[in-house]
Amino acid sequence: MSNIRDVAQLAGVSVATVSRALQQPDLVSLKTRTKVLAAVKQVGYKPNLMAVRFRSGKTHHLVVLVPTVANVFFARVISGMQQAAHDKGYSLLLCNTLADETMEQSYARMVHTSQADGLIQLRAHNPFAQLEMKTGSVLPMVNACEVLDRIACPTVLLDNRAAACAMTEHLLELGHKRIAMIKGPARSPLTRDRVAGYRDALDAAGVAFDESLLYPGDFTLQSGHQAATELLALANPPTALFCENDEMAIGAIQAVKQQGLKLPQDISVAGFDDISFAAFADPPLTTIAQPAEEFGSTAVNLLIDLLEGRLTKAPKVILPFELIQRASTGPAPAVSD
Amino acid sequence: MSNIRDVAQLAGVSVATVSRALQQPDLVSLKTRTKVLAAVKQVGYKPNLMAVRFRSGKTHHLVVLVPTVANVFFARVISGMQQAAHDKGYSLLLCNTLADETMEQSYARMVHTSQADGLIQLRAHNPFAQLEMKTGSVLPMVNACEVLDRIACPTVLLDNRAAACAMTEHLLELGHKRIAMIKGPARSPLTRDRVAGYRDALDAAGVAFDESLLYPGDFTLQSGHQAATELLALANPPTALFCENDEMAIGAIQAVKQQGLKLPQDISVAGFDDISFAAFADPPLTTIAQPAEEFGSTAVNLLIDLLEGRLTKAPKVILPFELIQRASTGPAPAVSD
DNA sequence: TATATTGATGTAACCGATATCATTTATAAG
DNA sequence: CTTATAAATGATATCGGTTACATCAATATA
Repeated sequence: MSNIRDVAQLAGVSVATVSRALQQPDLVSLKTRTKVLAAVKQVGYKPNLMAVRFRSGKTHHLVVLVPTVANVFFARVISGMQQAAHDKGYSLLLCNTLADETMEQSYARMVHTSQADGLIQLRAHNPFAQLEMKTGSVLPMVNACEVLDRIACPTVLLDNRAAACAMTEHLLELGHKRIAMIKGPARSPLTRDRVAGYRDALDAAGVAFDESLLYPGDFTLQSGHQAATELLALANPPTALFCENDEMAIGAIQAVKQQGLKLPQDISVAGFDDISFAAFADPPLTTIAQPAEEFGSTAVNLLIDLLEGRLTKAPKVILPFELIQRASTGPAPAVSD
Repeated sequence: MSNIRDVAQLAGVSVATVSRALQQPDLVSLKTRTKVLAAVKQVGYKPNLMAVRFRSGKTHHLVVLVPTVANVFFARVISGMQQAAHDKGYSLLLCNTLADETMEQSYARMVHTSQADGLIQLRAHNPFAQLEMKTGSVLPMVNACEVLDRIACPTVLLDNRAAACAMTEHLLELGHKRIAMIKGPARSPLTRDRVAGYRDALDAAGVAFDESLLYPGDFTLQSGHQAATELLALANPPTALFCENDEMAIGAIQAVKQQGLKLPQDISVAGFDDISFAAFADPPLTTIAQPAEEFGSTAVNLLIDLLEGRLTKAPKVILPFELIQRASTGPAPAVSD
């Protein structure tokens, strides 16, 4: 590879002049600038970004911690991140944490070893409090999709409480009284918020909250299937299943059908996220649409703003949701008992 | 951040000794080594990898060009890549090309500007022949999932022809004679191979090939839906739809149902990839299972072998497939005409 | 004891760009 | 025609490690 010295030699100028000709053309006379550019072209010079970044101390890399890229919603978020990062000259270092804390810590350390400038995490159970204290330095971090309570950190999120409330209201309006919620892992703030929204709606409608209708899943198709199977086996089964993501809803739909029930006549199922498969489920899934790509781009832009010193406070950006009504939800069946 | 000089000063040795104590401990006396390690610990020294990599000229970054991360199969492949890369101390720079050639070129250039050591591409329509010639240097590249005919390049792939043949045979054995294929974009080698396998099976069974039963899609749910709708509108419609991926198959299933047809009694639908949603389709989808994660890990390992000079020839690794028979395929309906 | 050999450590060049400071050249003012 | 000022360019330190080479001490051999 040709370097700046080759160009300087060919153009008959110093390396400083070459650098200036490329970085601050105004400081260089037209004549030399032309010479330099010609030389650059002739030797096919491309600045060694490794060197540039080493010198500047900025890697222009962003670590992205994602629990699992296999999740369709996350895939969309990542897609949005990618686009935004590329537009601003940054690259993404993708890290599939598999929800493993050791792995998360290991990846977060990339920021401290100058492999990346900052970090974005999706669905964080574990804020990097420990890590920060240990090193003493603050980790430039942005949180997406899930709030971190304990740490003031720029965040982009949905009003999960309001969204869950809206969906629950939708089901209540259809006459459902026994609405089960297939939620996420117990400790997740995201799940906590959605459960809160669910309860808000129940309370407002004067429907009693039943702990046994709350079933923890893990956002996979299988877990939705299992949850639905167990909920339907209850002595007094629910007439509606509100799932915290579409994968679980699609899994639940299969379980419901296997029990010989018809959707939405016998039971309603609702999801969350509006992944592409939602519209192709049978019946098509009623769900909450989230602007997934926008989550990604916003998170990236927030992080870049943070890194480049344009952020004074830690903003919380709230993106809008939309309830998409499809055929998987319908009027509650007539009471039989 | 503390640097190697801080450590040297504290330990009362030269920077060279510190470096050696950490890199080649054998060259340093036990006494100094202990002193150095203590100093390292005390100041919390972490080598600046930016500097190390700049000096060595190796970034330990791998560019991954993926047409779209939103594709579930690719997401699994990426997951496998990630794991393998992490295990070997490499990181992935993820690039969502959206099948845009300019974008691909732009990302590929990252290798030439010392941002990455090598590149992996999935489903390449466009080998980087032009780019390579222009720069004169060879781009360390590995191809996954799709063969590149024109360039000798390490590749990990499926025997797509054999797999498509196997699935077609499966449908023929069920008595289907009019088997449509919802394929990928016309110019893709992957599609070409699968179509070849499809024809192999037809020829072997003495079933005439009908050009009108070949319908190009783009691997999305929507395109599967559209393809199926149009194929069913034919004067002499197919009794089986073999789709080149599961997304299109799931889209096709919906279209089929919308026509009032029953699966698999009236028509069979088969997919390719065995994504997680396949088993949760209604009816569950007969498909070809591919070891997606293994594709990813193999690709990464091939690239690292290439980069580290352990590869003399460009190997083609062929991974096994498995036909997963589920309920979406069944005996052909009795001939009515 | 003198010399060869091995082991441990230090000095400094180096990777490729950027940026400070010094220096030269061109222009403006007196 | 000087001198002051601005513009253009060059020489070089710097980022933080690694490594070739030099140096010096300790041990082995003659």
